[in-house]
Amino acid sequence: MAPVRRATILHADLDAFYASVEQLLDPSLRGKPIAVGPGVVLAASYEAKAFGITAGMPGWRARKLCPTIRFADGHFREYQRLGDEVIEVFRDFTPLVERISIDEAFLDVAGAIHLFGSPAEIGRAIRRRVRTEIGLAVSVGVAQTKHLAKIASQVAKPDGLVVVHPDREREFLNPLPIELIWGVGPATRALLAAKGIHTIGDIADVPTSALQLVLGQAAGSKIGSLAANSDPRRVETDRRASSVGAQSALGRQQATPSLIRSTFGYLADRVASRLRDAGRAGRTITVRVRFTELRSITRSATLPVGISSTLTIAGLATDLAIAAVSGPAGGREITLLAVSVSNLTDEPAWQLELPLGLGDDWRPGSPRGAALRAVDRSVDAVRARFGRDAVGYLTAMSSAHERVPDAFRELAEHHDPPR
DNA sequence: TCTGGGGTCCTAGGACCC
DNA sequence: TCTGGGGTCCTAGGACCC
Repeated sequence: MAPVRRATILHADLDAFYASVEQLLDPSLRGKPIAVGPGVVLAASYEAKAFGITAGMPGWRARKLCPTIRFADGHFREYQRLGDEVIEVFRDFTPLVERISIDEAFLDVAGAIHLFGSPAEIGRAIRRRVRTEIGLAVSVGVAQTKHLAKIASQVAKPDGLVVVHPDREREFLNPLPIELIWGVGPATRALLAAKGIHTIGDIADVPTSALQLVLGQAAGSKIGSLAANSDPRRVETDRRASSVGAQSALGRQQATPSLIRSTFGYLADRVASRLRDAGRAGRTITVRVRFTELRSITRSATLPVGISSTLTIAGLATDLAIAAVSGPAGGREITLLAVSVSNLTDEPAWQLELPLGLGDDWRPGSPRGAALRAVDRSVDAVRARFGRDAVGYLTAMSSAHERVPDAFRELAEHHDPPR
């Protein structure tokens, strides 16, 4: 693949997105330190970030750092709506838009230059339109590769535009801290710091083979390729989800079979109906059990066929989790249960659908598969007409899964909708 | 007195096959 | 008379991202 010596990849990233929307919706919040919360800081305004408040921080700590901080309730449907509108602005400039989350996307504008001007001019036009038409600040990075464009947009924040010319890349990268590299978090940063590596420029002195010894093969060559500026990834417009999952925080509770059964009844309902909506099924089911002190274990099973039946997923998840907590881990308190379905296939193998348990006889063509399909179809049909809450599965209808607003769950589900 | 929910990708070891 | 090498798939755990 011959390198194209032209910076035509844009990375556009909305600034402090959730918090900025809150300030947009409620003018009394503008210019003030606010967070979307309250239990956990989902997003912080720039005024709050100045106090050292970051996303993911516990609410009590944020209040300690900034006693006057105001917490806003999340308006999740508004986030989705405004995020969609911004993406539509991007699409006015090029069809080559790869949305990677609710508030950021890559654009390849190589084919748009003759219509709209240079990539830098397109970046400026995008920023202007998002500001005037929607009322939000979006930062834009322009470079030759996706990786570099993403770094540039980080440097551009807040509310800026940074263009990295192909022959100035080293000069741009060298002084930057390594944690600006996508995929370098606290653990990798600590490993590299122990070797005296703090900036991206420091990496240039280290052979890729040595990086791979410290970080593993993939991470090492990824960082090495950044140094060598050979990032071949193209902007992809049709990315599909490769797994579908759901989780529920439980506080602290004894891991009783009935708690596990009812929680997975609820979670499997969410996962399975999303799979069926997308016309997909999955062969691997993975369960995660989190204990206190954030320690967690996972258990998984891979089946010969894909499944998407609510009761099958609920049954398998329950079996896996009960087995996982009844060994040496028995009797401990748990704080979270999660289930995810991966190894996705396009066609749900209805005629091969399984009975309920791992230990059961689940040869293809069982009459039970047909029965499960009929149950799901009925539930899906009623919900399509009367709404999600009109009907449910018995195990899913009990108890305390309401601590997190469903709107937030639905928002997360729409980040990267499977098609 | 360590918090929410939804994801992606990588690694190491083992089973199994040729 | 148990030894070589390569590949694929699966499981469990971990790092990281939004």
